[in-house]
Amino acid sequence: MSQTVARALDVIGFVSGRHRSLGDVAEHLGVHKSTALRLLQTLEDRGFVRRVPEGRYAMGFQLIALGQLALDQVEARSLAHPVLRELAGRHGHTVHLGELSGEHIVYVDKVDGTGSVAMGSRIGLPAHTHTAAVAKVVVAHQDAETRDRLLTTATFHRFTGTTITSRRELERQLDLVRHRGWAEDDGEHEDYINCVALPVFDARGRVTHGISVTALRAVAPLDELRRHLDDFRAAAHEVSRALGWRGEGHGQR
Amino acid sequence: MSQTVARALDVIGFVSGRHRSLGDVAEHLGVHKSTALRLLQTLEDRGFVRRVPEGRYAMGFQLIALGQLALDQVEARSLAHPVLRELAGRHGHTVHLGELSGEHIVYVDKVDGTGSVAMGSRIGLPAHTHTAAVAKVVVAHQDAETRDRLLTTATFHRFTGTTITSRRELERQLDLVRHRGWAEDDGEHEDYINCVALPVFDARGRVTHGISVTALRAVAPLDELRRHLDDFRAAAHEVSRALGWRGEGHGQR
DNA sequence: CCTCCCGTTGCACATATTGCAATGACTGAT
DNA sequence: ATCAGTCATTGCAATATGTGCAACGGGAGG
Repeated sequence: MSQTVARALDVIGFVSGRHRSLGDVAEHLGVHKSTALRLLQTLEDRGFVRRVPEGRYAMGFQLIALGQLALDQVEARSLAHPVLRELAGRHGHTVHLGELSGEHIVYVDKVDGTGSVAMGSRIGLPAHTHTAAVAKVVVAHQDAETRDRLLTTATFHRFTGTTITSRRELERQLDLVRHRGWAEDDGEHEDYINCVALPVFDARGRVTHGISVTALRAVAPLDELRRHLDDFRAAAHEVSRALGWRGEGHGQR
Repeated sequence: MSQTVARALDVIGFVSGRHRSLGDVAEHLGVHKSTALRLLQTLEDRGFVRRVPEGRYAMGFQLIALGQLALDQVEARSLAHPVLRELAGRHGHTVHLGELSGEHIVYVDKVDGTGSVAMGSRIGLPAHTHTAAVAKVVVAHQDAETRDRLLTTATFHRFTGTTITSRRELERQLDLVRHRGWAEDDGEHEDYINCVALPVFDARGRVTHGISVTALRAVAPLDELRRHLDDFRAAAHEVSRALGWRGEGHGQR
């Protein structure tokens, strides 16, 4: 691991909050101002930070360009997007695509619903392993070793009265998800939002992605979402086929 | 400048092309594989690169999240966006917002036209100083020192028969732009695309942004775009007012 | 089964990073 | 207009970190 590189990347994150002075950055990193300045000079030279007129540091435009290239590199996203758009259009709810990467399930696509309230989830960020339906459906369909690794990132932080706060309970839930074939978020992160998620299979029958349908409880409570599970599952299968899946019974555990 | 940080950032750019092996990265950087591995480990740890199943390295999801935060930090973009959307809707053409940053004018917003052909410009990337109308309009409205600095990044690469390929000619064009108040791209980058751009003023009457309207020549030749200059100028003034401009005659050169 | 290549790690050493002192510029107060 | 304080910046010596090398394990292909 490279300490100097880690510091520089830390700076990028630090200026993402709001514009920062050289002194702010030095203080944040715990280094001398001359050290912080050299890191900033390199980041600025490569476009990862920029200087705004009053001299403080902001996020650089190269991040915008790289962010879009990173999105383009997510193959599943472009294959799935038409299906997500259609599903969101048909039901009026927000639809997400999550992808298993490392120890997290990351939102890689999101199509907003037709309502005026936008969901707070962000593409590029990981979903909460213990609350997000899209994360639970992917974790539930992993082998024991992978499931174990993914659960180590779960914080079990309580957000609402229905948040799962123990590993034992989460594992019981995951077994249930595995058997019935879909996951739910019953107001576990925000108590006015619920959600169902379906697994997406790849060419080898593995689950590396999930699709979720999210709605305000006031607009569509969980029972209402459950009523459309067949349609959601069909959409998830359509995405699965786009990823090379050949249907149930082929190489599926 | 930090050599180690520069290398790490170089790696990010390198994997943005396509997925790369450890050996590829080491060769690209000209370092030992163990050195490349440590850089990659740090980048992976912070989410700037990720490992795909066959072991190669791809862009990390953190770049997606940071790219969106970087967009959010561009204040002018959110202020201007409604005006750009309306202008694109009214005319059916692609509209860009460019911002002066360092030695470049960078695309910070883009609203696609109604046609089925999408323009290749990318948010976060700099516009070509010698061909892009949005760049020329901003450069034309700078003081001599700033203009000189901006022109040092011009490559004068010939793209088409109408590309400006000398600094002397570009400066003549910029003087013309300064006097008549708008810039044009007469098929200078792609011979089937043309474009006009108007200056956007800030609270002190300076031009740090530009708005451009771009169309396929077959759909709307330059004469057609010129016919709507009053409307385009009104939109640019609307964005200017959103940025604090108080109209002609106030602190304007 | 063997060979080759890839990814990885521990360690000694070379070098790049670091902090310090000094400097210049800018801002605010008098 | 001047002075004091703060911020950003640079040159340089010291040192902490990054680097390459050797060795190793695993996997793939012949």
